[in-house]
Amino acid sequence: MGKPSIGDQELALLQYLAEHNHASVGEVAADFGEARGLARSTVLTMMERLRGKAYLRRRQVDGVYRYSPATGPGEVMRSAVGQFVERTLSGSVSPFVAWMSERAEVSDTELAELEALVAQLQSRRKET
Amino acid sequence: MGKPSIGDQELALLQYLAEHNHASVGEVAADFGEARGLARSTVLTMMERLRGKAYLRRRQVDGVYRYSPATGPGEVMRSAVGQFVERTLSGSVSPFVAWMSERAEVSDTELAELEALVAQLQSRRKET
DNA sequence: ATCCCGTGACTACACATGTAGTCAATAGGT
DNA sequence: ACCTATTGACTACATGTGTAGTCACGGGAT
Repeated sequence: MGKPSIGDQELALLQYLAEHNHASVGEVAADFGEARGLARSTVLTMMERLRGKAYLRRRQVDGVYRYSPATGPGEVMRSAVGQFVERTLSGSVSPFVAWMSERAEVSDTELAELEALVAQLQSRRKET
Repeated sequence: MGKPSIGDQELALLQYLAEHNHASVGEVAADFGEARGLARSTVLTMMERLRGKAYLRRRQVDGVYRYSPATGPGEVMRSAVGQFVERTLSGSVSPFVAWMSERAEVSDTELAELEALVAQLQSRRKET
């Protein structure tokens, strides 16, 4: 069962929902939607589409529906990145690396993450 | 001079063109198109759209048009990555790193690229 | 009892992209 | 000269995504 595709804005919304769990449409519209200049109905439509694709679930609390990611935290991002690399970069991470190396700002945290990643990959490779 | 958006298949085609420079529609259709089960007209349409977006250029040689990427190699991919990180990941590369660390297969080449990247970032940071 | 407001469901529409058919012109082969 | 394959341009259509309007409903406030 291949997972349905997802657009950029939808992905961003999903990300938002991952951070602000079980939020209502009204809340999302007022925060996420407002920040991006989206109408409430737009937010609602996106959330319902996402729900249709099984990326979101909702539960009625006090008469209002509250949405949460159907998948675990981080799962959304992982699948987002996975889809991007697979679909757009044809499975190669090289373009990402190339982009990183040209990027102006790389925080200490990011660099540390990359170092850890490389170390992890190296050790993993060794034991194989 | 905002760069027009580009689809996945278009990106793949652009990549192909970057590898097989100044190819004709017929050639691309026979190779790239054939491999993906695309009709010649489909390939032509895509190439012309790409040309319309200024991603490709063409020159008539011996009566047939031959196409080449208008931008440098990899340029498109890099901008695609940048757009993705900005728009979808809100500028953070962490999800990318997290995804890679979970990825099953990482080739030697990719690992080497990452090592080089880290080394480059480290030295760049030092001198600042 | 009314009126206003938030909520949800539906409908609508534009644009990008993927995909392909068709047609006219041209170049060869025989 | 005639038939055929190739090439280019144009048209067409489905689907996905981004975005929004509208309408009916239920609950409070007045």
